[in-house]
Amino acid sequence: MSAGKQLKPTESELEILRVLWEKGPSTVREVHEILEQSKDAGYTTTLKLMQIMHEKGLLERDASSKTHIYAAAVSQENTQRQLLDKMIDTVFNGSASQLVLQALGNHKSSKEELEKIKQYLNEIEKQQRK
Amino acid sequence: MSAGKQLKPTESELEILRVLWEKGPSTVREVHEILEQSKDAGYTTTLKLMQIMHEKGLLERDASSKTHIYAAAVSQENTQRQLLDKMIDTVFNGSASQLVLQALGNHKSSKEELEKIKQYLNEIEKQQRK
DNA sequence: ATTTGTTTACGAAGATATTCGTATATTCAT
DNA sequence: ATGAATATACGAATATCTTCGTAAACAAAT
Repeated sequence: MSAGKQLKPTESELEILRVLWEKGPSTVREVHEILEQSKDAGYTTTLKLMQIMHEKGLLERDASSKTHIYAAAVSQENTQRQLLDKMIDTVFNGSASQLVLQALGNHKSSKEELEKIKQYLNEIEKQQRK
Repeated sequence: MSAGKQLKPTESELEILRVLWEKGPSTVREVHEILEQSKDAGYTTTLKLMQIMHEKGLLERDASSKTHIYAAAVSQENTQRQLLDKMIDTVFNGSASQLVLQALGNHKSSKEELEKIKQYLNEIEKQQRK
């Protein structure tokens, strides 16, 4: 179970991961109070989800005190890459640049962000010339 | 039902849409024979899915002859944008450029594609300067 | 006309994801 | 110690997605 590949989180699981990535290790109640702001589900629903995620290996928990502390067991970056790769594959027919054009076209990006992307492109091209 | 917003296709539905986007209007059997190559499911499974998609408004069909002809009722571009927007929102905290950097970093893109992206960036910056 | 093959229609089983009610345990204040 | 508040554990109801078995409709060939 330890070396297994990371499995794709569901929608609800992703919401919980986002809270934990942002806030760091937290109790069920803390997570639930954040989620409540944008959706309505009972406390035990959040609890159950986090228990399942723990079984799946998506979360770690410290059960030494009565109130358990949960933390993300998968990194945000890995998860982003996993989901992005899948989308490129299944939605954009494997073409990352097609996805990039769509993404840039439909969202305002700050000048700094655009500049960063351009620098990055230059680096890639420099590498390719070798 | 006609003016309703496009709803998100499921995984299986997306597979069918991809075939129809590529091949154009097709019969269930034609779609099924493509799908068979990469997954194994019975014919009636494909049929049922396409019937459901028709109910949902994802597919149109011509039932004038015995063998019905199905066609995508949603465009590839709209669907890509819809799914991409959702991913930016839920996975990349609303930052399109963060997604772009990830996408460029983990996939080989051809020189022409990279050039196209750079030109696109320049256009965006030119517009912003105004 | 009967058989054979292909199609759609329908219903329901199976799988997975989401939700919550209820029971039990623990802590803390009184 | 007792009661109130809060936690976890567990099981099950609900919803959604996927799959397929079976029946009925239709067409073509014999």
